[in-house]
Amino acid sequence: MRAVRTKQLSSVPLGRGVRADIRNLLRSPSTRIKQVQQIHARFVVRCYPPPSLYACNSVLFAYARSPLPSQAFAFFATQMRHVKPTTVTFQFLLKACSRSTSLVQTSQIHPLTLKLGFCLYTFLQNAIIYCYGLCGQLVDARRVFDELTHRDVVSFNSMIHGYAAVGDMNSASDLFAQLPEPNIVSWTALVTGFANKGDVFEARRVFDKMPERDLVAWNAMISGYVQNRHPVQALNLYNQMQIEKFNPNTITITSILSACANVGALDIGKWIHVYLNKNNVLLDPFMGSSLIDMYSKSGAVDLALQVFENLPEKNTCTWNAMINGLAMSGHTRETLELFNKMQLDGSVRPDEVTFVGVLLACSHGGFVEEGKRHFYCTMKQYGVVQLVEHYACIVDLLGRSGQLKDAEEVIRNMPIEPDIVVWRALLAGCRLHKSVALAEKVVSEMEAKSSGDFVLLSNLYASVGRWDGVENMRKTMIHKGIKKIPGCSSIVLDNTIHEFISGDKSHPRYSEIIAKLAELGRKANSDGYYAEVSSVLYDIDEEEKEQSLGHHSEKLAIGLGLISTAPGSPLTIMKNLRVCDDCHSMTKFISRICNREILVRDRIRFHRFKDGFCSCNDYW
DNA sequence: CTAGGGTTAG
Repeated sequence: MRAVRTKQLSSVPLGRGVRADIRNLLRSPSTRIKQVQQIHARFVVRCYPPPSLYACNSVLFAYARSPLPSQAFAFFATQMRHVKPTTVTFQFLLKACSRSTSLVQTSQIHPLTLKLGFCLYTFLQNAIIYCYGLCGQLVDARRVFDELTHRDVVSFNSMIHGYAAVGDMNSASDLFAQLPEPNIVSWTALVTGFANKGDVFEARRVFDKMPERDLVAWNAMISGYVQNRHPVQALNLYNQMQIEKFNPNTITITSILSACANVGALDIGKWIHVYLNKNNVLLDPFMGSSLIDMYSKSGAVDLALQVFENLPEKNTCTWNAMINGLAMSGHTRETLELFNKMQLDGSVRPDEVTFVGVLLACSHGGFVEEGKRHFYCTMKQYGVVQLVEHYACIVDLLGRSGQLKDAEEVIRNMPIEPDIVVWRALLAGCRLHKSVALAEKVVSEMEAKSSGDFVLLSNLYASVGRWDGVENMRKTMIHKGIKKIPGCSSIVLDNTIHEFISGDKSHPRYSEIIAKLAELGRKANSDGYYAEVSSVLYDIDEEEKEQSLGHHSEKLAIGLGLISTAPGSPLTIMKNLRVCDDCHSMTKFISRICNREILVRDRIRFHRFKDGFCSCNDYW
C-alpha cells in the first residue's frame, strides 16, 4: 500500500500548473527568488515524463536574474543530469556567473562548453571572456579572446570591459584603438573604466568624444561623478542630459538622489520624490535607499523614516541607509531599535555596513556596554567579519568614554593592521580627555599623513597651554610638506548649489558675505560670547584659513545663506572636513543672534544649531 | 536568450 502511494507521488507530471508558473516567470521583468524556488521544489520530486529542456532552461534563466544567481549552478548540477545542455543552457549559466562574479563556476563551465563543441559559438565565448574579465582573470580572458576564430564587437567589448574592471586602462585603450568600428558600448566601457579608477577627468574626456550617446552612457558618466564624490558635476550633467531630451530611468534617479545626498540638495531631492510619485513610479530598493539617504543627509530624518516605512521592498542597503541615517543624526535609541527590528524581520541579514551604523550610534550616544556587546558578540553571531572600520568605531567608543587604556589595548591586539582611521579615533579620545602623553605616542607611531592629525595634536597642545608643542607641530608639517585638504562647503539656494572652497573669492556676492560676517563678528565680540572663544584660537587648523580674513568655507556658506534667505528660515550646509572649534562656536552664536536653525553636516556627523546650542553638545 | 549604467559605510 505504501509502495503504491510512493509510486503515485514520484510520477506526478510537472503539469499545467508549473508550465503556467514558468510562463509567468518568463514574462515578468524581474524574478523574486521565492517564485523560482517554488518551481525548483517541484522538480525535485521525481516526475514523469522528465521535465523538458525548455522547462529546465527557464528555471536557469529565472535564477540567473534573481537575487541569488548562484542557485542556477546548484539546479544545473542536481536537476539537469538527464538532459543534454544546449547553448541556451550555457548562456543562462554564464549570465549567473557574471551576476555572481563566480570564478569557480566560470572556470568549470568554460571547459564544459569546449567539450560539447561549443567553441565555435562566438556569443558563448564572448560571455566567457566577460566572466573571466569580471573575476580579474585577464590572462584566461585574453586566451579565449586570442583563440577565437571570429571576433566581433562584443568580443572586443567584453575584453575591454575586463581590462577596465581591473583598472588596466592602457590595455583597454589599446584594444579600443584596434577596434575597427567601436560602438556605444565600447565607448561606455572606457568611460566606466576611467571613472572606476577615479579618473573622472579622463572619463569625461572620453564621454565628450563619443559620436553618439544613449541613456546607459549618460548614466555611466553621471554615476562616475557620484561615486567619485563630485555631486555638483553629476547634477550639472543631469541637467545637460535633460536638455538633450533624454528621459531619466530608475538608474539615473538612483545616482542623482545619491548626488543630492552628498551635496545636501534637499529641494532637488524632494522635487524628484514628487516627480516619482506623480508618475506612479514604484520605488525599488535602490531608489528607496538613495532617497532615504538623501533625506537623512539633508537633515530630514523624519521624511527618511516615512519613505522607509512605505517602501514595498527593502534590502540590506535600505535598512543600512536608514540605520546610518538615524545614527548620523544622533538618534541613538532609535538606531538601536531599528537594528532590533531588522534582526526580528529576518528577511535581510545585517552586514558590515549595518554594524558601522550600529557602532557609530553607540559611540555618539555613549552606549559603551551595548557597543562592546555588538562588536564582540552580535557581529560574530551573524558571521560578519570585523573590518578596520569597525575597529575604528570601537576605539572611538572606548576613547570617547575615557577608557583610553582599553582603546589602546584593542589596537595592540587587532588581528589586522590598524589604519590611520583607527589611530585617529584614539587620537580623538586623547584630545577629548586631554591625554598629551598618549597622543604624542600615537602621532609618532601612526606616521600621521593628513593635516588633520597634526592639527588634532596641535589643538591638544594648545588646550593644555603647551605652546611649544603647537609651534613644533607647525614646523613638522612644513618640514614634511604636509598639505591641508582644501575645505569645501556647499549650500543649496533656489535649486542652485553654491560651493565655497577656502580662499576662493570668486562668488559673485563675496563682498556682501564678508560684510555680513564682519558685522556678526563685531556683534559677537561686543556680546563677549565670541571674544572668549577666539582668545583661545589656535593658529593651526584642519582647514586652510583664508589668510587675510580668516574665514573657513562653512562660514562663507552660512554668510551667503543669511543674506539670501528670509529671516528666521533654516539653513543647511554640507562640509567635507570636520567643523573646527572656532566655527562651531560662531555658528552657535549666529543661531541665537539671527534666530536661525542651522544644520551643518561635517565629515562625520550632523550639528544642529539652535538658540545658541548645538545638538552634539560640543562633543564631537 | 548573446556585451555597457544603480543604493548604504569608509
